[in-house]
Amino acid sequence: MKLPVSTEWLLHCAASLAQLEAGATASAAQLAQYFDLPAAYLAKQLQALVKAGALAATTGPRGGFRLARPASEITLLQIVEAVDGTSSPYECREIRQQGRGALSAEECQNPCILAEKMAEAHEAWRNSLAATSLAEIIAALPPSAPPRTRLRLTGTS
Amino acid sequence: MKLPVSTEWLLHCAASLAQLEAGATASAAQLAQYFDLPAAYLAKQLQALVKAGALAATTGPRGGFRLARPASEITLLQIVEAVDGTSSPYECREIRQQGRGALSAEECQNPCILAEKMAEAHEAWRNSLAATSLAEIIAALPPSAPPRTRLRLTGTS
DNA sequence: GCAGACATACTCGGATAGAGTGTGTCCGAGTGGGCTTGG
DNA sequence: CCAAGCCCACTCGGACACACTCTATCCGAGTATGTCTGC
Repeated sequence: MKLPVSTEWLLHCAASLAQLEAGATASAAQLAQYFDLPAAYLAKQLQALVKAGALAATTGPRGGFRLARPASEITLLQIVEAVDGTSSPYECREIRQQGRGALSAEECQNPCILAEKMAEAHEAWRNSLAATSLAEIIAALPPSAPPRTRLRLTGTS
Repeated sequence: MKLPVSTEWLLHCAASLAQLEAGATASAAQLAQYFDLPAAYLAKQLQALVKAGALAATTGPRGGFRLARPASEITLLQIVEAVDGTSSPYECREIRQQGRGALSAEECQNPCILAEKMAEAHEAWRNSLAATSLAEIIAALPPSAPPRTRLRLTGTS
């Protein structure tokens, strides 16, 4: 079970975008320079966040990415699931219905207990991530961070 | 983020072994037939559970696998981590220290908030899985299940 | 001085190659049981 | 009839190919800007 490396990239990118002034944008190239990441691949992953509705992209000069919604309404879960998908890491393939010990269809009307327990664990993980928004992440940073980020990321204080 | 397919296999195998009488064993070939799985690969994965201390293996005729400890002391977490490893799915590579926006070493003495939040979510997942033991899984099955499993798995009622 | 049209440079978006991990398979070492044989 | 020794079949354990996803890269379509020209 392993999350893509780009998960960390996008979490940090989203947190940085949340520190910009309302309406301001940062391009994929700027974000890549800010974290020393491969620009082309980062741009591809940022598209995933756009499709998920977390970011908005504008093309053309002075364009780039910005948050599509207030930072308080974007949770860590939305970002993570935009990158990695929403499917559960445990996929029940109903092996209890196969082989010599196969159970009849009647006995399988109630779902497999093991699958239920794994789903519960996944829900606990999701709830934990959904409990934190980008706004809370920003609030935990020192007050000097946002101006510094704006300066080094976009060049405008 | 995806768990190996063998995770489901080993959860069901462990649950089946827990239904055997104390001291009884089932071979990898029997378990593979019982669930219609590739025997060789299943055997390889069962070794992981032996190394993790969840199962015990005996060689030679009439040998096979059995639980290494009482079913009440084997949690789902131990099985899952034996297959997939204990490392967190989110690996913080400290990109905040790289690139144009690199923070100084002093500012990074306290760990990255994003990494902390991701670690919290992973702990929530682990706690959820650690809360359920194999004994509780067996207890949730209908009373007719254990004899049936013993019969179809090992041939002995 | 002003408005409109144009060329431009910058942006995102999708389609295309390469590496690492999980998946599947095979064969060899070790061991307990069952048979044979001798007493 | 009993016991000891031997052979064997069955078990696990580790070493070897294949496939799929993540990683990385490139080039093309589209657009807001800035400039130039004509009125």
